[in-house]
Amino acid sequence: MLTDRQVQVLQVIIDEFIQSAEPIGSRAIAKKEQVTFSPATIRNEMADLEDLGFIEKTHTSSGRIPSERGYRFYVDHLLSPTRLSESEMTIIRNSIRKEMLEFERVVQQSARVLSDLTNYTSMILGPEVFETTLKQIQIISLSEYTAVAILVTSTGHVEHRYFNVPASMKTNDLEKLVNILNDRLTDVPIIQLEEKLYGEIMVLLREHSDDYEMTYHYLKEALLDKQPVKLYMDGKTNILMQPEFNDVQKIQSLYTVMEKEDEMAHLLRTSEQGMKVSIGHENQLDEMQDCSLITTTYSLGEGQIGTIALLGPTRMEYSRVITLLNVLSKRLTSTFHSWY
Amino acid sequence: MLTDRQVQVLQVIIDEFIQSAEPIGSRAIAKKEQVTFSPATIRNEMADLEDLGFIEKTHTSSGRIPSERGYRFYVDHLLSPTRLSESEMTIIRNSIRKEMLEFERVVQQSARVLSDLTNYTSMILGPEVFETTLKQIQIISLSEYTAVAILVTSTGHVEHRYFNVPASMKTNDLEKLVNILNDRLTDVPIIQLEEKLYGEIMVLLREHSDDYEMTYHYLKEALLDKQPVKLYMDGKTNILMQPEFNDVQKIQSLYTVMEKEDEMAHLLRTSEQGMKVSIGHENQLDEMQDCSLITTTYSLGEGQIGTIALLGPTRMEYSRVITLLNVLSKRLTSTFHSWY
DNA sequence: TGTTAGCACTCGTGTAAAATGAGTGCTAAA
DNA sequence: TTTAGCACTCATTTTACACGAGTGCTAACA
Repeated sequence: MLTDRQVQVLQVIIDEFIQSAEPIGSRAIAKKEQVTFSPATIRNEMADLEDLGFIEKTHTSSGRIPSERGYRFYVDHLLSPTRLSESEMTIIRNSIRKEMLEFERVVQQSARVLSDLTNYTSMILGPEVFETTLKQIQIISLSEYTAVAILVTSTGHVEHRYFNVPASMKTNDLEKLVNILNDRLTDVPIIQLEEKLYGEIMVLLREHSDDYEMTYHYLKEALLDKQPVKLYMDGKTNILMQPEFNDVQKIQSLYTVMEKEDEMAHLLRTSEQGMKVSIGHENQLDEMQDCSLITTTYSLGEGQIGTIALLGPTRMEYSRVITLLNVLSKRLTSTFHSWY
Repeated sequence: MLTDRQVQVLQVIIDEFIQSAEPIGSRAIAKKEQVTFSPATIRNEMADLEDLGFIEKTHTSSGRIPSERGYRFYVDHLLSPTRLSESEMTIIRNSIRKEMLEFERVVQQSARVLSDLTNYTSMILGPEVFETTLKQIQIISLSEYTAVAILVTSTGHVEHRYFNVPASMKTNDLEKLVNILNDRLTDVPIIQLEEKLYGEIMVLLREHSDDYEMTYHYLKEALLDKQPVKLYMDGKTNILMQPEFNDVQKIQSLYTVMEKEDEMAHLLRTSEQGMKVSIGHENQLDEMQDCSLITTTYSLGEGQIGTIALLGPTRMEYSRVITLLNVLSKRLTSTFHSWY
């Protein structure tokens, strides 16, 4: 277990390093007013902290920097609850307003605010469709062979998919089809669509359509082709301002993995609610081992949850970032809940 | 005017430099088999070419690199029409297939192919809505106070906008409204929507709705709020592989401007059809003065044109890139035309 | 008169040695 | 237990020097 003094030294080292990105020496620590003992004493404590794995040296005679274990301890035990400044709160209030009606815009704004206020890269993941039900289907024929199906869910989410129409199908048939679909599929949970489609619709189709096999085939493609959940990112360039990324190699490998939207989305997707901090090598992706990823969830009601996240160097302003994410998560949740 | 020999030397210098990114010396040029004269002669020619501003030195005793003027001459006069290799054509054919029905997917694939085949950054701009007409409007009420309007254009493009519904408006009224709108607005060019809305609809609204002022207001917002044209980019990290971008400063300034989607879109937006090459300082944006931007247009029929572009270092494989863009432009155009 | 060989000169690059200084670990005294 | 003192380490910066690719110029050559 760490002594109080060790904790104090560790705290100063991490706080300073987060601020300066440079190794901290014993003299610098001794200068801090909260610290009452001499550099020599501090050196002894630092040697112990290093043995315990909380800090490390960059070379034999350098000052110390926090190790990942040090950050972990810091995040777990040393974070004092921070409050956002009034001006920050104002920025948040002004940019995410309840009057906004579009999910997309709210989320984009939030990502913008997050990255602007932190100078890290922000990511927001939309919800996985769990219990949303289908509210309405429209099919609009575009040409003789193509049509577009428009789906509206109970949460107001709109999607459209293009599909081929069997040659045998007339406008008339299409209308019938839409009626059948709306009749049978309204208020059906999205997840059960396939089942319903196969069970009930198939039977009805057989009665009404000349070419039910093809119709079913195309319809299935249109309705069930799950599009990947969209990931909103902002402030991708912020990470370039961090001194730890003055190496083109690093930038390249990190950016390459960040461009893979599905991989990122998968990283953020979580079933558990609440905040999660991944420091350095705790991250699954090799390319992120110099980074920390902090995620938390927001709720859209009806059991749908999404994720907001910030990606920065391991030397992150954990305290501020965590409160900021908490505030934003609450705000998003309350905005979305007010919609339904 | 340049002598044949000067042109030949210039051509070798640019070809070699595009390939190696290193200054070319007189000896290296003399080694090329097409070149029959000695290094000393070449040095004389190079001195002249430098006086004329086509090439420059990086320092007093270095080999020569092309100047922007040199590239300009190269692009204007020295490009020999290239053919794509069979494997490249196969890749293009396989990734952009006529059976694809979604604009978005076709365009995304094209951007991917472009950046993959060139190792530069590709951008594709969707069409500005010119003569598209409205095909159908649907309004679906989401809650007591909100609804979503879904617009389908003659080209099959689907858009949806959320809007507030006046408290006085009942579901019944909403249906009437949709009928009126469909009746009056179908086949109306998007551009004339506002006019029509103000002229005819307003009058009808007054008869049918208790709260026509509010309805008109909200409706206008929903229908006329033009969303910016989407810009599809791919291969943003490719530029990091170019040796001219081994400087974090440069990367940062370029990436920062690339993140501004509207600025990029504005840069690509053009009224003229055909290919355009902007070399270095010919670019409007300061951040792009080490880059070349090559754009060309594609057509969607009905007077709509979009833009495809490639962004790379000034030391670009102009010849290959230009043929590639031409091929892709044709393919996109023919794909889209086959839809209508 | 155009072309080429020869040569002195320039300047970026790479390497090695020396100087600097921030910071440490250890010892011994307080 | 704490601290002052000191030798030691090592990244960084500076300086010097050698190397070599490439040039410009001059003079000789075809």
